[in-house]
Amino acid sequence: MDEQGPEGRGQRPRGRGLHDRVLESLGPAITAGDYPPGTVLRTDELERRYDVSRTVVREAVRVLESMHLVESRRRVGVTVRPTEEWDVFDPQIIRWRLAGPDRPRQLRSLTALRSAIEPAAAALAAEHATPEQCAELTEHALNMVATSRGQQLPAYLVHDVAFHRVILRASGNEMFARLGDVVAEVLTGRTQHRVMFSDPDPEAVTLHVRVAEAVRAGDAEAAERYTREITVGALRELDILAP
Amino acid sequence: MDEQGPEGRGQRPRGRGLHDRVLESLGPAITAGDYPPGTVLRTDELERRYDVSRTVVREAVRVLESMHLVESRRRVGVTVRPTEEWDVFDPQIIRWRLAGPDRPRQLRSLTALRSAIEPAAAALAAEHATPEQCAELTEHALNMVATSRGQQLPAYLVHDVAFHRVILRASGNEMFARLGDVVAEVLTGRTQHRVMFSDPDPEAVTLHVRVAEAVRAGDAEAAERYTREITVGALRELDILAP
DNA sequence: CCAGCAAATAAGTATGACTTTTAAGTCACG
DNA sequence: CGTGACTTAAAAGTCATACTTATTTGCTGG
Repeated sequence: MDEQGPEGRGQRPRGRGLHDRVLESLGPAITAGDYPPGTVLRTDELERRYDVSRTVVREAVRVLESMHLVESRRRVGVTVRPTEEWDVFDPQIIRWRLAGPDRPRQLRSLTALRSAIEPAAAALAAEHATPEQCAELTEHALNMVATSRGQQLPAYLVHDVAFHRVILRASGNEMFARLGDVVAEVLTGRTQHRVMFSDPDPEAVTLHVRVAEAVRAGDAEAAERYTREITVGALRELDILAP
Repeated sequence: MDEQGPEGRGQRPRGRGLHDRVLESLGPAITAGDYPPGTVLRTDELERRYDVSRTVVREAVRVLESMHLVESRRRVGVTVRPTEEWDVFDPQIIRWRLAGPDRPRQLRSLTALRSAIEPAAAALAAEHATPEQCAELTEHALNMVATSRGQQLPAYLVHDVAFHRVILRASGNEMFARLGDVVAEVLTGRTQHRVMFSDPDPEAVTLHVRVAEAVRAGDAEAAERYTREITVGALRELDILAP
């Protein structure tokens, strides 16, 4: 191909590692559907394509394989697996799909997920939240009120995200807590699609305050109910729920 | 150490690959807490421990790293990351933890998760289920009724698991659908801890029939409510919910 | 005491030789 | 023709080694 001097290989790595570079190229390509399920990739082909050694390709393939994105078989090659088998909860896959053409569909899935989880998390938070977490919660809620009017959407978003993170963390359930990033992504994504001039729904803002109060009071039932009202709004926006 | 002849390395692989063997040993060990967060593993140490080459160790480490179980840094080694950073939704990690001393805690987390998801899934299923799926649902529900008395717990479990799988799949949400394995694991785990002579709660059985009816009728509200009653029972069993 | 340089260390990468699995093709026999 | 056993070859899997690069540690001189 192209000679590039005695140094051997071209452009310097730059990233954390070569395998990451391959992964960050192959992963998005597969999840975007550039290589439909059934497509067979051969490692030596990938070596040439990315101009890296077998070592690097194999490491990337191993990771892809652990996500059930591909399957590597002898005498066959690296086969892209059917979509239904992918580890759709893998944060990396979520990230790749959010960055690709599947973004709308992914956002809908994630919204449905968060709408199911958050009310339950709020109920648990009402029973497990520490005083510090309660304080954080009310603080964020008040800040949401303060930034809810006058085109301060970016600032509002920061507190909105923080609020929901605290709820999830305070639930005491490690799996719920892990969904903080997902919720952040959904909330941010929603804001981007909204007209930047429209302020947040005042009722939604009030609901956040109510949730904070309920959690502080240890009222699980109320915390769950108010949170559900918040998430129902999110579902309606995407027509997931019948009006 | 121990000489093993001119062949070079000992016992034949047997598994799908050497890296898997390493993974299936290291993963459980880390998730079980044998190597607490902060522990540093050096690759050449692992090479010797498992009697495999650098290549194999690195591939296993890459996978562990993609799960955020460890972090590999130059001049430092492979460090076990704090528990909060683990990808607790990774099916493999879930499996490892269910097989280890963390099993009870893991089952509680998963039960809370499923209790949050399934009612929402049932509501969506009522709107999206195909006639075939409705048929499957009623069939499994009827089979549950049939096997609910007279120490037929294993048979009952099969239909119970199948029932919940159909609900999750019929929701039309790929992420919900992916939780089928988790629910299966929780249901199975619950049965194991139960006295094998006690038949399932008759009310729970009835609720499954009601859910099937509601889904068939397209009544999302009812499907959600009945499913919630089922999962609330599961929560109470583990004292996650206040009585 | 600190800046900056030097050395040591462990992971990262490349490469070539070899092994193992297995799909696919071949051939003899019914 | 079909069928089953045998052969072949293709591709991943593994290993050993040489070399590169980043980063910590610590030393050294201002």
